[in-house]
Amino acid sequence: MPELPEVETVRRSLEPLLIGRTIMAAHIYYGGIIKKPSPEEFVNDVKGLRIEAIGRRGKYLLLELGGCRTLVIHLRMTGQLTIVAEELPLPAHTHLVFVLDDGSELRFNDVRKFGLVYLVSKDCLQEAGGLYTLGPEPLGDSFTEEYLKEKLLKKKVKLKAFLLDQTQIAGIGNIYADEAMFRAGLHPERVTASLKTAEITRLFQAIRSTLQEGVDFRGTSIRDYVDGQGEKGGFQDRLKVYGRAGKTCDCGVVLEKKTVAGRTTVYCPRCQI
DNA sequence: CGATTCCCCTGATAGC
DNA sequence: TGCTATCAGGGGAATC
Repeated sequence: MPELPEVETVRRSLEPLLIGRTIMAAHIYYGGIIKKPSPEEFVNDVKGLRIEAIGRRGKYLLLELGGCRTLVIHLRMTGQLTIVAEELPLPAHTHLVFVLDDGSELRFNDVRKFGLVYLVSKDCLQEAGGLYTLGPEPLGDSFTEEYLKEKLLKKKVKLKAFLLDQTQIAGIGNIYADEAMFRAGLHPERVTASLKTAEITRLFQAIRSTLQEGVDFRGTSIRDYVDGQGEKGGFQDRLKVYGRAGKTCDCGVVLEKKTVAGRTTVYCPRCQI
């Protein structure tokens, strides 16, 4: 479940190996993940372009190519983007391969086929799905406590739903939403407009610290997640609630599981009020 | 406006 | 042993 910390870790791990490489060819094995343009145009258009930079916005990876083109990639749940030597065999579920000019390949592997790939002009990023409507980067300067407070108070949704809404804040998914709410001591079903100033301050700090630690520990590897060089992350050992339903909280109480906003949610009924 | 459901897909797991 | 039902989950769309 690549969320902001995982996608950022992929970005950083790919960067030194990809910058300056030229895409010699692209091979599509499952066209369903290519959303724009058609598979034929995609293969034709991407050929010969140089990879100039790798950025990230929320959970989207942005490969800036020559010719003012941008390759927009979303890993969704089980997507993996890795660089390997071209002679290594293709594993199952490899849907897209970019042959590079140094004997390596950039491969997109995705068991569930939920991943998304767009090739668009640099000045037409709005053509790439939800990329255009993303809220601010939670680890960036535009995400402030004032912004968070304003958005929370004007809505009456459950806190969990708010945190998962990519148009409010970019990059938070199920893992980091649950962990941030635990750190803030807030119940996932709290109505956003009811939050007090002190609670919002705690939430703001919790969102920042949880995501920053996620990045520092190179992401959470529960099942499929690996970085661009196939390495697992380390944050899974630091999870306090996610995936721990039925186990005990540090306070001694058993952690509960409940579906909130359509997602499995784990929380401590004592620590999170 | 907000909540819920469906859908895309396949592997793991539980139940029979 | 082998089958089938269920679940997980990002996020957009449709529905209530």
